[in-house]
Amino acid sequence: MTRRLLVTAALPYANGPIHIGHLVEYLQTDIWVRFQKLRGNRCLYICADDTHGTAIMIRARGEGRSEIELIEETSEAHQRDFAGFGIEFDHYGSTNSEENRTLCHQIWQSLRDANLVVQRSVEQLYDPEAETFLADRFVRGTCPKCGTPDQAGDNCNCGHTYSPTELIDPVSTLSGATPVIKEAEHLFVELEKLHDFLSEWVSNSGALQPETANYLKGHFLAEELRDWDISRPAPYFGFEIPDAPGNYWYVWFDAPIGYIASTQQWCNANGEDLADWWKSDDCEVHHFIGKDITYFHTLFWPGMLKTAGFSLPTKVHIHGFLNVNGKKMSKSDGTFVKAETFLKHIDPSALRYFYATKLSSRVEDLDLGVEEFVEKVNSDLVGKVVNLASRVGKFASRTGLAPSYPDDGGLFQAAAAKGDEIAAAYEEGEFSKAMRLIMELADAANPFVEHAKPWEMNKDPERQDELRDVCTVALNLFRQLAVYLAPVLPELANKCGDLLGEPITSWEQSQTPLVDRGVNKFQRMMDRVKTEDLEAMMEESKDEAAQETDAAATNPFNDSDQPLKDEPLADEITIDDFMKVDLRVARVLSAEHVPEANKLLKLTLGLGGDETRQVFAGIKAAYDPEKLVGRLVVMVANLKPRKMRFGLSEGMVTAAGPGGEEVFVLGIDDGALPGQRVH
RNA sequence: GGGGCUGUAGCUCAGUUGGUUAGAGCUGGGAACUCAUAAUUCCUAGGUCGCGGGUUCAAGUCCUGCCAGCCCUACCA
Repeated sequence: MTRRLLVTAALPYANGPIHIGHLVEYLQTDIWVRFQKLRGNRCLYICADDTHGTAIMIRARGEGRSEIELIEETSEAHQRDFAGFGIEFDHYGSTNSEENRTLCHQIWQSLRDANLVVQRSVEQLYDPEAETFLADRFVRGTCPKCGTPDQAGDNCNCGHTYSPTELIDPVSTLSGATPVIKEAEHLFVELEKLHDFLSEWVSNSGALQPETANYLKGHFLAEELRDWDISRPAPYFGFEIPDAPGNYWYVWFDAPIGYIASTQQWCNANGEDLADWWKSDDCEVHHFIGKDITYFHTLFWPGMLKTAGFSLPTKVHIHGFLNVNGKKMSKSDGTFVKAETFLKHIDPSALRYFYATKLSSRVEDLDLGVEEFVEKVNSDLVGKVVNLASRVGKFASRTGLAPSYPDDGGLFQAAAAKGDEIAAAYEEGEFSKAMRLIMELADAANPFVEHAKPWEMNKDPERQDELRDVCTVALNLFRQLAVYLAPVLPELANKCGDLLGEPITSWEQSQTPLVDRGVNKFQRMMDRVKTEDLEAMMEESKDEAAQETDAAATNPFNDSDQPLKDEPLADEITIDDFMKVDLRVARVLSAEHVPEANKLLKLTLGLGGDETRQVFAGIKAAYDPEKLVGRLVVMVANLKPRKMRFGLSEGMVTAAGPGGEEVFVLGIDDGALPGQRVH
């Protein structure tokens, strides 16, 4: 029975080029879609550029042009890159389209009608790091009544209740940042009102991998769902909220709606009805995404769809990240490879196949080992699969295929019988299993040719019929492999079709051998991947990264806007406020690891003379304790001591950066003395 | 600290509801062949199935404890 499937891959952000990390997802999706089409299902592969948000706005301004110009250029580049890897969308749109605007309005109205939107302009603690308002339970601090530290946002063990804004020394439990009191008009979606529905959907719909369902149940659904801050004040590149002038939808509102809008555009162009794809029980909706955006696609998005009466995802396929040689992609290592750069050096089929051998239905990171890549592609594809055709190609173009399929010892039948199992593996997203099964077939096929010795037949005019039979078997076994591999290697399927004069269009072609026809002149189907090519590719990637760094260095005004975006400026203070903070130069007298803490170092800081302070600092990932000893740092010296699980912390070392390994402790120029105050 | 996943030959991985001498591919060693992109074929080497307990007639497979790695989450005053 023919199924109808609407498939999406996440919308790439229109702020940068596609790289090999992105390609995991678009290739995984492309393979799955091609498989569905090969099986005869009606399947649409929908994607679009995600074009809104502050980053696009800032970048366009920096480049002195309009956002529209920027996103159009990026869209072209993205589509060119995808096409280069054989990724075939049925439609590639943009979130900055009239169709999307209309759908946003429509879905917004549904949220309004369902009474899920609230406007708040309360004084509330706001976490500048996490960029979110903090509900009571996400703030802890010292009780204003009894002085007990580390109490909940709304009440203390002493029985006193209060508002979180009354807390002394409040801390965000989300980021650890000090919350600021902020007044703003924001619109919120009260997701909690959909809690029952979401719990039910997460647990029972079958749309999520078990590990994802568990994650959501444990982290979000176990407690009250936070309101979703869905508006951003001007200036913002996006869609203005119709009933809240001066406010724009947060990019994560209109981005997933882009899936529907892009489908709408396809429908318009093809005379189809959107409802058949997004509001029909007969149509499956499949999202492929990375693990980083799980939250948006499994809570907010189903909530929006449900409320607006669209189909819920049949399945959300979540994949992990790409590592290269066991490490995160890195610009300085040359492993941060752009799609465009890859294509200059290596056949995209190689990457398609390699990813296929690595992908499963689970949320696991996958590793591209350079050695493994070369070995696997060469030995599997060139040595086994292509070789099968190559070794009889020359003979076959002379003999053609036999009138009826000869005895092959049951090889073709056995491989045909494997079809269902291979198909099931594709269907479940277990591509690595599918590839393994297919290679088993290839391993069985080559010995047939070996033992038949067609080269001997070739020399004997009496044995030309035998030779033709061997060619018929070898080429049919090859074609069978080409059909099974067609979702992964469409180019190979095309070349096989050309060779035998019948294009590969259906999975069913793997079940019946081709006979009684000519064979075209054999043409080389795939080249071996050379380690030198990979090395050259990574060299070039390294150079590109270096050039970007140079460009940034020669242009001091080209600093990224990311840090400010991550942590917006705090509210204005007076000089008196500033003077309350006593910053002092201090020398690191000792530094040691705290065994139980993952991120903390225990420091003893000297302020001159015998004056010392013990301070815990979250810089373990970035600094070696030994190398800190003797250094001068700047500390907050009059901070109220704070009892931590590991001991008392009597101050704070100043540092910048987002955290982890990216932490940079403030130093001071030579000449400063421990104990001196920073004014 | 909490949650999850993984740990099987040098490498990448299979091992179905527990059942005879634990498998494949690649790599290594030896040989054959020459149709093929130094491809292929045959033979061969190589594993206390992370470690320790337990259940069982029988455990890589189930239970439990520990160890290691990865991911998520928290601490980062």
